[in-house]
Amino acid sequence: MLAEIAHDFYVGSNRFKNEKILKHLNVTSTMKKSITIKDIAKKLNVSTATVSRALRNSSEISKETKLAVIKIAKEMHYHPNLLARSLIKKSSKVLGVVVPTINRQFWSNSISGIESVAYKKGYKVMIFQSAESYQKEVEIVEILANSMVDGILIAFSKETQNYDHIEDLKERGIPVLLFERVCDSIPISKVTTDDFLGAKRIVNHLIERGKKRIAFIGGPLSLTVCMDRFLGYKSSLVENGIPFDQNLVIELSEFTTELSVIAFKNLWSSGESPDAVFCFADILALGVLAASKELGIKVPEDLAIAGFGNDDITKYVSPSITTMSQPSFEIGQLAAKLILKEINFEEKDEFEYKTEIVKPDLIVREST
Amino acid sequence: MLAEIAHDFYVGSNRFKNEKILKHLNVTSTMKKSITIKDIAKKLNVSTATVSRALRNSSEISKETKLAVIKIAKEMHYHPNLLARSLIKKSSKVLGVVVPTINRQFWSNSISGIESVAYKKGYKVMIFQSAESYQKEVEIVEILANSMVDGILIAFSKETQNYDHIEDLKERGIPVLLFERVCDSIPISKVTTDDFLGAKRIVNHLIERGKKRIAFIGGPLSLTVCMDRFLGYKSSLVENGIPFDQNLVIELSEFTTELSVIAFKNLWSSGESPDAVFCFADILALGVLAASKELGIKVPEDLAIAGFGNDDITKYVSPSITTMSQPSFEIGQLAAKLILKEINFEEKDEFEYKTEIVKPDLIVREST
DNA sequence: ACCGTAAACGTTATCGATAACGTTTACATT
DNA sequence: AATGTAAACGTTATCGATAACGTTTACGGT
Repeated sequence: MLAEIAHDFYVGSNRFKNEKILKHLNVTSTMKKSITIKDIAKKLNVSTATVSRALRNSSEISKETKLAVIKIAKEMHYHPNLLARSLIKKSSKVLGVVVPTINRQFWSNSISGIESVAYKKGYKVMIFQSAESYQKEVEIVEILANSMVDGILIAFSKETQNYDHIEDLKERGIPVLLFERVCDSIPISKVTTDDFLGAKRIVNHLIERGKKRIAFIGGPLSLTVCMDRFLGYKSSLVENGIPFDQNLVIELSEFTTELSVIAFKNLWSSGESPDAVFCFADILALGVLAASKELGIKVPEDLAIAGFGNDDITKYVSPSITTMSQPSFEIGQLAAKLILKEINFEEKDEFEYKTEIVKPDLIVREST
Repeated sequence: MLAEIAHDFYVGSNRFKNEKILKHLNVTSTMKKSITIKDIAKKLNVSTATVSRALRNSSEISKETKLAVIKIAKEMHYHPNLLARSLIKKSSKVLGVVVPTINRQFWSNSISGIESVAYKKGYKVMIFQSAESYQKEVEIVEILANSMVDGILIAFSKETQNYDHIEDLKERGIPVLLFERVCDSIPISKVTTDDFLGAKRIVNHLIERGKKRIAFIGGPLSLTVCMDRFLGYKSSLVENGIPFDQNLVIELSEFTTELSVIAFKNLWSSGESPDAVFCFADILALGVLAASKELGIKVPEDLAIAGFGNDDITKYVSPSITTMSQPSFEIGQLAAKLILKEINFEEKDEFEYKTEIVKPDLIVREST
């Protein structure tokens, strides 16, 4: 009798306490309480460890209790809390990805490549966009690191010239990999395209077509990838005995078709008349093509246009655009495989950073 | 003296224990131990609560200790563990987004819209791709829910016809919002385009151009958005006294340009000769355009082509493609605002679900 | 019958951070 | 001087799950 009263009192008191807590946490009492292994344990009169073992398919448990636990877990609509698990396991089974934007084929494709490998190995992928902002990139990296992701894959924003945030990650023991937009100064896993050779190859092609005044439209040369393609362009000119002309080089502040249109128009009206343009990316080539149409320039007779990346669009515009194809999906796969290898490596100290360089292919179309 | 020995012993014993633990956790001792508030507390001889208060800018702490804590925190390179914080706060300040793919402008743009709003309110955004697979969509939703995200925004995969996973989320008290690819049967927040009206409008436009045999190329009609555009198409025909012909309706299994090319070629060679095609999406219109070129069909004279979505590419192909523009970025913003309102709503029971319907705009170009 | 052993569980500490609550101290009030 | 009060802290419980370790029980070997 007394025990019953005591029990009632306890229950009542406990409910009151819970409501106070809930109120303070800004959670209404209408919110559904989530089921934990404690609830299951209580219902079955076993310990939480037993429940945990049953649900993890441990060997230290009898078949009957395991089945009983699983049955009750289903009945109670139990869902494991991944945060709690990650906290104690010190591993979230998540890869973080930071790209300038997902709004371009190269990036979305490479992300799909990363995902395809990650999923197979039981990892999830968190995607973040830096929007080409250095500050945002740093913020994102901090968030990812503080969220205990197991590894981070980064393609730098166009503004990024300081790599302290990457060094910090290494300092904290978090595996990092750079892809496509990389830097030279840090010993670290990398996956890139052979931009120098790719650029050289396609500019060679322009020269073979008889072009002699070849312009280059690119982005900030502080980006290694931009610089490499620029150097490839320059190298091709030199090797073919064509004088390099700084006036034919345009450094855009943004990678947009609109800006490319404006830049090319300026170049054309300035009296410098190129007979070909090699663009850092297809979306820029698209701008040159659009501008050419407006200006009544015949492509490829009066102006040959070459891009880089082999975006779908280059195939469908008219004239279709000559470009270097990059296996973006495979680049993503490679990157994921490489960082997973680092993550699951035993002696971190002895891990040897590898740089994978993927070869691009020349795709000749109507614009050259 | 004794105390010192005891201390040494304790330290030694402790290190040994730690190494055993580390070994078992499959973490080498070379791994950097991360700094926690405990470490800071120990160094300053204060409690962890004090450290926490100092770092959270609490009022219940003196200025001096606060500054001292912050100083040491910086010196020790402290980084807060977001998982631990989320676990006790029961809120991760993360929004989960599930889309069929990020590889199309509409989706990547709407995600950018979601992000722009979320960031301003202190929320992060986790992006997942279902790859048009129902099973993967369900898995992703489960992962997101189990990761304690504060809300989930979903655009259904093309396969999704069962909505139990959404009902489950509601059951668990997790705010969900559907956008673009929605369903009718669940009371829930939604953001969509006025697809019926949009389709009607652009088909009206084709009819105004004198077209009478207008084909429709779309996706699975189980998708509400597909069905709505189909109904708009049909409605326009009926209102304009044009007989509906089932032979002119193609239901694609995938949203790809390649498939659209094949489908249109089949349609054309089958003897059914449409004088116009209204495509569910721009990438499909692109396929029809490519096929037309191959087949030597004059656009728009012999065949008018209309798309939906106003992807960048529609502006740059030749002839440029008439389409309905969808404010994808704004749709994302709306969706984020709506779900954040639900997340921060006091009495969940009384929250009224809203359905925002965004109007698309007709953009007439050369293809019609 | 005795002991060793291993299966099958319970107990406790832990992950990192924070909320709830208790305690101390200084200072003001009457 | 006695009491009130609030600032500033420490202690403890908690979030949910799991690892480490201790304990019980049954069973086999000798």
